[in-house]
Amino acid sequence: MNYTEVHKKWQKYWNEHDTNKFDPKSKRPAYYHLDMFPYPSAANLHMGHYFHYAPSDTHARFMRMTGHNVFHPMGYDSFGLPSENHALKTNTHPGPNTTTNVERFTRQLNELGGMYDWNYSLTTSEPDYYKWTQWLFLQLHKHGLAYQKEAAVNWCSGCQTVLANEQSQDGKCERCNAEVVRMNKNQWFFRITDFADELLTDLDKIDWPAKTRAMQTNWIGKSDGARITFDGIDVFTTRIDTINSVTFLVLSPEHPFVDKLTTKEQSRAVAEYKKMAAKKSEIERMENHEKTGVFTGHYVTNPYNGDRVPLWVADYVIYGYGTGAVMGVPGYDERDREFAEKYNIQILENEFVPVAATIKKLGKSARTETTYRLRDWSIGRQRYWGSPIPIIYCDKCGVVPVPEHQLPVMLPHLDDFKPRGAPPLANDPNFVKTTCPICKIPAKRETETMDTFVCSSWYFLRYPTVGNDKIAFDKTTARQIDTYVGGAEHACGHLLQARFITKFLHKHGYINFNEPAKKLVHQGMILASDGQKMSKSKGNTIAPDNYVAEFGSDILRLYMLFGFNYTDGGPWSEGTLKTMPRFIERVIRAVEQINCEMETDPEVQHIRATTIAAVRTDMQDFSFNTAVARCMELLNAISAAKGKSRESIRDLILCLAPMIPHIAEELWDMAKLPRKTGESIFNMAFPTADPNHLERAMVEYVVQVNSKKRGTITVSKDATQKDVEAAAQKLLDGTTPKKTVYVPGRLINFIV
RNA sequence: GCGGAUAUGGCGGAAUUGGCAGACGCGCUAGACUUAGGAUCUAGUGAGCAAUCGUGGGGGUUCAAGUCCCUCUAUCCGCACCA
Repeated sequence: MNYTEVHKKWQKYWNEHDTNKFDPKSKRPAYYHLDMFPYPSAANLHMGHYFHYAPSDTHARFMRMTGHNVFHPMGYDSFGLPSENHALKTNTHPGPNTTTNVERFTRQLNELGGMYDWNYSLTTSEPDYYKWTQWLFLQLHKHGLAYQKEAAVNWCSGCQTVLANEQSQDGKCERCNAEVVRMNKNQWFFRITDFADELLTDLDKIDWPAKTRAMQTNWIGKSDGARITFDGIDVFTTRIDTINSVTFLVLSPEHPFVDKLTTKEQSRAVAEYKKMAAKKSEIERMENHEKTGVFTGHYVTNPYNGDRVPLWVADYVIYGYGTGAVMGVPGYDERDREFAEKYNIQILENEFVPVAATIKKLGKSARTETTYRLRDWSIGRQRYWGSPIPIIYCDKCGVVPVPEHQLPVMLPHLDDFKPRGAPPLANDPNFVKTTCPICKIPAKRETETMDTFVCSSWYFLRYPTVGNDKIAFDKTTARQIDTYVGGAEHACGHLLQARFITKFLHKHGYINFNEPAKKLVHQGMILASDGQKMSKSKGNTIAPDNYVAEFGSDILRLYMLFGFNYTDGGPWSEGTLKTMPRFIERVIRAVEQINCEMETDPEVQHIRATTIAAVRTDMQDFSFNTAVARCMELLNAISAAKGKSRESIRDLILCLAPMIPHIAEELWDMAKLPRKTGESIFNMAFPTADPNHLERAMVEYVVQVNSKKRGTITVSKDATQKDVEAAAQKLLDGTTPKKTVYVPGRLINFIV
């Protein structure tokens, strides 16, 4: 078989006959199968893309063949830093780059054999998409969930810009190596914390991997405890039962009370300490665990026992968590002990006090409280390549949202989009200058753009409505994703944000469901043959391109399905890959040897039935490797039998179809199986197992004596326990068993 | 430190709900066909001469444990001064 010709032929055929077209009016049960969309990079699809998309497409095709109206769209997550940085590096522009990259990706995804209806595709950097991202921002703003506040950020002193955490390493900017400092900046946030509790509790209602749910649980970080007031300073603690052993109180350097201190000498020391702490980057604080602090000169009263305890400032207390103040219990808490030892603070042996009684005794100065580790989502970026934030600043009216009918706020073409501290859009007077929508006086546009993860937080809602310029999505066609496939690295980013946006939209009646995806699957990672991660710097990458050019994509797809557990991934094996054409050739040989129509061989009938049943469940469970193995078993059974029936070959081809879509179409014709004009095997039904052949006529039982195998017996499948016992007794040398364990259809165990 | 996972032949990996461990494939061994081929076909392939022993180590429950319980070890991933 000329694989590459076969691939071209059937891609053309599917194209000509609209095989991949989605019919929204179909009567079949709808099934939304979605892959996380790629960022269209300047390079070709890599092995990770292939391992993600090819097996996932197999699942989608299988669902289609089992009677579902599968909606399996594909799009591009094209805004964001990677595109922008690549353009900066190569002295090009992200706009035209995106266009060429999208074209190339689309071509390659078609070569891969993806069953995508491109009429439903979207590209997030196109105005017809980001118009609605801006609309989403306005809805959040309308409901008070998009807001501005002063907050600490990582600021690169060299590039004069805010950095994402991953861009600052060891307190240095990854690009210019300059120092990264913490500074306060007015920033846009989405109030994801409003949904903290729902995001946590609803994890139990979705079929997502345990690992992902655990990660989100940790990320949300719910703590039940109490808020206690020490002379007006609130602390949060989960261990109110240690309150009798408090020997000091600690404020984080950013705590407002720090600025209210009046004792002259002490406040100078405190101010200096605060300055020093502020300079330290977040990363430095996390990595350098040595605790530093300064005494404020103040004492506060323990509301439980009236003790006067010293008030300290220390940077091991995080302002953003709890109240930014903690009670120091060195007799119980290791960190407090370390701090107390360093600064010679009194350490009291801890004695626990009863929780309920303590809270009651404290009265007004204490109340139970729940706090979360989750923080609001910072979405403003001082960068060019993103969706402009649809906000106007008017001297008279203040912060004014852009009216919906004025959307999109177009991202202008800038030749110079280098980040220099101020957002690049601020350099474009034509963009900045506008009029206030309310009072019509001259006003200025917001020049920050949105985090690219805002684009991806809602894109799955857009697909069914692509092309509609009147609405973002429609309550009646917006669908919850049935199965969502993508990388585990998005567990606490994209996947949490998508859940947040879904919950927000549901709460306010925009959509009818409150979770984005019923079921989530993470593909594993393909490693180099030495078990290392593939990376350009190690020079151990393997590109799909050569294999696709040599064999077409089906062979590569089949190898990916067969050679790995999909959710685990594993090391590349050239040997196993090369084996795949051999399997196909064996199928072709069987096809060529067809010599009868109906299957009469009982063994083949049995294997055929069990194969179909097993492949059905395996495909549903993403257990592709065993599904392929089952097909191999069926082929082995067919090959071993004298008669090669068209009937059995037909079922084999249909079972294989989702795994080798192009080759299967060709095999279908080779086997001279019937096809209406323009029909595809993907319009046909997946075979069903014949219930009459799921069991063999004769069943083998293992006979055990004292749980050790003594032999096997073959009896009719209808044999009763008595029959089996009678047949098995022969292996017992006449002794009478004390006890008999009988497992129908499997074994009989005599205890003597 | 906290959380999640993983550990099975020479290799990738299978084992419904506790019921013949090693499916399927690679590799390997022998043979067949071949005027040498990394092709195809047939047979074999966990270890051991055997009885037996074997799913990271050690305990336990059970007629029966890769699977359930306890415990330890190693590796991977995520979070981490979260009060």
